[in-house]
Amino acid sequence: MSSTVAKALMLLEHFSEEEPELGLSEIARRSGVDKAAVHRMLGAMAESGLVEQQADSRLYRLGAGVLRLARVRETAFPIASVVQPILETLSAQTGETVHASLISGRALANIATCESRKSNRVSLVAGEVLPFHSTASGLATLAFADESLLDRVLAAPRASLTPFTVTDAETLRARVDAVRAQGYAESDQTNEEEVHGLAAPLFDRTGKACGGVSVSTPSHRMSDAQRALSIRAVLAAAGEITNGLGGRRPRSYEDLIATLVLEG
Amino acid sequence: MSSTVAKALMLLEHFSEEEPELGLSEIARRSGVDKAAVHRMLGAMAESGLVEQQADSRLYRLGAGVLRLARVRETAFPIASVVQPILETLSAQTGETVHASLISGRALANIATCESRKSNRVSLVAGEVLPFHSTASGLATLAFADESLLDRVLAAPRASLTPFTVTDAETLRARVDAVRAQGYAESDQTNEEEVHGLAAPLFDRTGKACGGVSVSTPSHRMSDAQRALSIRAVLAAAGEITNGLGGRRPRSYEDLIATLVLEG
DNA sequence: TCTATTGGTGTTATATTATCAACACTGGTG
DNA sequence: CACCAGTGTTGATAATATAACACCAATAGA
Repeated sequence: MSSTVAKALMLLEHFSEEEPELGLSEIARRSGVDKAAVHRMLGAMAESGLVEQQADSRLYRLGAGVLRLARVRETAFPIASVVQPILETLSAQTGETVHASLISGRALANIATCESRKSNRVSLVAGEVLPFHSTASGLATLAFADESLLDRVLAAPRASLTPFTVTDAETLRARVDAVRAQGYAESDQTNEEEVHGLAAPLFDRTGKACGGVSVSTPSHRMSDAQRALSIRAVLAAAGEITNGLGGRRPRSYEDLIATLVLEG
Repeated sequence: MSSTVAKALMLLEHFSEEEPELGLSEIARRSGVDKAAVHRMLGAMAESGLVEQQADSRLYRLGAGVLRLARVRETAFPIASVVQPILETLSAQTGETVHASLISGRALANIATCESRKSNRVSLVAGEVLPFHSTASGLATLAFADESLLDRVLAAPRASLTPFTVTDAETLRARVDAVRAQGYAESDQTNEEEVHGLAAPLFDRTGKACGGVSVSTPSHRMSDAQRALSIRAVLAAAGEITNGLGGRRPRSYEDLIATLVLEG
């Protein structure tokens, strides 16, 4: 919680697709950390190549070290390469923007996306950090992951991102229970206005959820037919990805969604 | 130097393509850090998803967070995607294994490779950290990067990796001077036995070197003809990559290699 | 059973870090 | 031109997180 390395790594969260370069003061302002502290932390991370500082503008950005680390991880445990083609199929089937994310510490990391080709579509920020409590992927993951994860999420503060965001612990627990009984998660405008999410969990080889795959639809376009189609497609895609990364669905989950597909 | 975040990030260096999962004691042993400290550091890094711990085996590995960070960096500053096709051409032209690397803190990070199709070839470890002083890419980078980089490298201790590795500061500085006068770097068995390296610098938009591209040939196969061919090819490839990532070669360097190509 | 690992946990002196202030520098504005 | 608001950076000190040590529980092998 109050460890310096955790605080330092928090700073990395502020770099995004839209703002890949940030100044020292800017980072300090957003993170609420003292300028001097930020300066030293960034300096330390620069030593390892995790960030790098532009020589002229003095702006900081993510460094070449993160590419190296990603290569090590990806060659040892290929997932992005496995997930991408499946997402493309899912996007084609549903006609909407889809993405896959994995548990990454106290949040979900968006690791692969495929955007809809429609002009009116949900656009995702690549490499975004997604909260568990406000996203369909997050609920799907929480419902089937190790129970300690839910406890940790409920213990931490939860931001209210839209008027529909559920932040109350008890309500959230009930929603997670519902997802667990249902086999998939549905959330409307809880993370972003006008965005509807439909997600299924991904399982690791121990049979615990390690992430989720999700279909993001503009809320106004969501219909019963689209819902039925998307649920079926996202469950199938999640199954393929689970297999592709060497995981396995627990028997109970297989049974749950089998009845669900028959009913649907 | 003695900051805790730097120490924590050092731990990440021990994960490699061959050993993607490591135990707590193992990491402590290799890094020379106390077990308790390693435990705390890994815990802190796990909060951000930089590493993750297998629930059953308790082994640690690089987490999904590094994939997310790499995506942010790569969508903002695409390099891997730019570099890869050029490397494939270079590998086809030279018939050997090639790779590109960027400055990453106090070392060079291998960010893209293309292996030769010959049965007898140099095989590179994906995402390896390459020392500046013992690799052709390192010398090429040092020769044309900001001078402060060379000073930092000379100030730090340098490992002797083969009987041919140059570790002495004065000799190394002379070698870097030679590379600067020559326009490219050549090194035989200084980083690994029986491996010959030939590298050209990559430049950022300020005209300083930010990395290198290199051809790795089995030493016994190296000939004058192969050398001439590889030098021409690697210089051309480095130029393409430099342009591709928005950099520019200084005028002086353009002139230098122009005469070189004419002579060759 | 006995031994040698493993991962993980306390506790306290110590060393690092947080905080605040001031610094030099830049670019824009009156 | 002086001014101002902004930047990145560097010291000083007080506060505190850390390092180091021994220790524990659990596992695996002989």
